[in-house]
Amino acid sequence: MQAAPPTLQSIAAEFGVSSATVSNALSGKGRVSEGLAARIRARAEALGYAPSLPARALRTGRSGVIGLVLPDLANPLFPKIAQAVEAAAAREGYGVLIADSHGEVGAQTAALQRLVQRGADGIIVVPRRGTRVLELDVPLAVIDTPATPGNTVSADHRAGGAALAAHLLGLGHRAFALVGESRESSVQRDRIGGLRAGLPQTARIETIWLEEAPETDFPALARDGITAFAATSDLHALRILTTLQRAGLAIPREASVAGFDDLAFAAAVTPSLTTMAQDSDRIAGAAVAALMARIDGPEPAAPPAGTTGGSAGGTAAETAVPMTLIARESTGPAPASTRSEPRPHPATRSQRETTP
Amino acid sequence: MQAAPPTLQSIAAEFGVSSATVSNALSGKGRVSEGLAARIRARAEALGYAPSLPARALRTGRSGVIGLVLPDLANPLFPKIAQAVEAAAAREGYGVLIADSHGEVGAQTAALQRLVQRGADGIIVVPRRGTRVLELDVPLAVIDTPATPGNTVSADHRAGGAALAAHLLGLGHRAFALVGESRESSVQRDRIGGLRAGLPQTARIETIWLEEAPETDFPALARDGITAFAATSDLHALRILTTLQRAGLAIPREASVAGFDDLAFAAAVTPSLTTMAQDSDRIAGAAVAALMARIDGPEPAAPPAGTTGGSAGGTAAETAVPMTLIARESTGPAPASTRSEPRPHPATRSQRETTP
DNA sequence: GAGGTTTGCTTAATCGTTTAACCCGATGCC
DNA sequence: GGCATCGGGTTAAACGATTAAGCAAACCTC
Repeated sequence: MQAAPPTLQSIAAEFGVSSATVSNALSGKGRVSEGLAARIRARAEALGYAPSLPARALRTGRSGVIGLVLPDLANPLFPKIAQAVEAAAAREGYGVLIADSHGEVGAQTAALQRLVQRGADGIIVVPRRGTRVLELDVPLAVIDTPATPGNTVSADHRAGGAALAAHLLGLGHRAFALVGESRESSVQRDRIGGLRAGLPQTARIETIWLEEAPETDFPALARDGITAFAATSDLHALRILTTLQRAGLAIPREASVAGFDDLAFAAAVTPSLTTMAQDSDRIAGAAVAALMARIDGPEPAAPPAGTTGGSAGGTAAETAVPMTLIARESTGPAPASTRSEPRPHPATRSQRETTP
Repeated sequence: MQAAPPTLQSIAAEFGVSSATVSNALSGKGRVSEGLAARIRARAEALGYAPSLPARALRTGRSGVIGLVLPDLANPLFPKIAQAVEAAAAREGYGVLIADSHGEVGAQTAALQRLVQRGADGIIVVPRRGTRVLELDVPLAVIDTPATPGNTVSADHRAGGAALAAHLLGLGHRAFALVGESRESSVQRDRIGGLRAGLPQTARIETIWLEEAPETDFPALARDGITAFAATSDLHALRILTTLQRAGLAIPREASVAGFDDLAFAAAVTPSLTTMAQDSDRIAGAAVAALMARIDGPEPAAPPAGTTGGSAGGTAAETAVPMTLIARESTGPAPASTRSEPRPHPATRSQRETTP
């Protein structure tokens, strides 16, 4: 039903000029008299002219689209990242093509290739934990942890962990349970490592990997003297919070609970969850910016040798974005009893601090 | 670094034939001798030939991409939908371009136009509550509620509500709080409507819209005799659950709580959350299928008049996908006390049943 | 063996944009 | 006044795939 959309040719015909002139007028590149250029721009505007992206892509080899590969779209952290990436990309005039790797390495590779074939100008990857992203002939930005080789930008999980530790310490806590899911995840390792690094030698620390100890009895830990629970994800923090609550413990009076990422529900629970949030906007912005830089400048001061392995590509862009503590109701002063009279296990510290 | 990717021309040159022949051989369309065709296919395979999507798009007008517009990427339901859409689209060889409308109508329209400009062959829209999606010259599939005009496919929220009501009724509950966020959302209206329709005239029903009564005191309601809380979203169910729990009520012994959508945390809380799940895969599959049908068959038995307004386009595709009850620990038998001796407010039924 | 049909491929146009190369008239310079 | 320069355009060649139309040889048919 719609009339054919305006093209360079159709506009050119109206003015009796060639399509090249119209192209130049709109892009401001060639030499066109100012008067004519102005009239052409006005007319194009009025017509609602929009260049055909496929045609442009064909000619220039740039599709104006970047890919976003995520380990698992169902991961509740994803929406924030996706939203931030989409916004940042849109600001640069780019579209965002999504791909889900379903947490499988094979699918991750396949997804990358599909995106490349679709002509993505660059790809942002949040790798599945422990995965190394293969090298491609497309600019890549990796969001993982500062420690990962090839990482482009990410939250400073380690510093975030340390900051959360400081928060709990400041509230008087001296016995901690640090709860993660999987040791394989470098993000989780960093968070736990940061927490541990932020706690003094004298603190009691139990580290629990849920993957290995899924049946952990949190109320028992609390009864055993643990007063602060820090989980690497709000999801686990929520589990701990509700489990303790159901066992009759008052949060935060009898125990404090904190998580990471400020997931959607963190503010909705009662008591609301204290959490370390990543600045998704800044991270996404940096990832997109890094991509843009690599797309525009082909070789970023080409690494002399071994393009494959290196942690090269060190753009001046920031690499570790600080995290922000969002102190809510689930953390509070350590119970007085524990403060004054430490329990039987004064130094069960399972592992010593591991700062490099 | 990478050698130029293979094109039809480069393959044609290898065989000393024209690019048209190669195209025909690969697509199986024109007339090519079987022997040559087989050799060409083999060679293309070996070379990892992939057609240039932009070029194809330019020629055919089909980009092989569909757009997905969501009201708010930060909405926790989004991941499931996005994941399902992505999978369904990938199965059909389509890519998915995302766009966030930030809940604003203006942004929603702008996002749609950006997608159209990008050459999306079709667009799936989950409209912001209460929004009517404007007509475009691009196939559209709308996921909202069966009641919305123009809706393509969605969960049967009303029947889901009724089924949840039946579940609670079966557990012996007779006094309910139905909790929604906003009356403007047709999804929420349907869910609440379904719940109400599934409850008998004799039941006590309190309907609460959180937007209007954000400070609702749920423990007070429970003390007042309400034994079952059904919220239109797991997010609110979680809020209710934790609030009651903190107030010292044992869930589900003293009160049952249920939600909708089976969000990521529903299984993680203690007690785990009973919820009505939508079958995102089926919904997304149907939406994608509807899009494909409209893309391939230009006019679906063209509606004689008023292409704009109608609830036309009635493809044979299913429109209301049944929801599934996921009974977990947060719902249980109504407390005996309430069962035998109803509380002081036996008939505070705020509104009567409203089945059409 | 002449006419018609297949078969198997080629030619060439087309999608809409970008961009290098060229062209012509008007100036500017010494 | 001869020659380079510049401003304001035009031409034409891409980009890579698709597809209608064309064309020569081979095959069939009676």
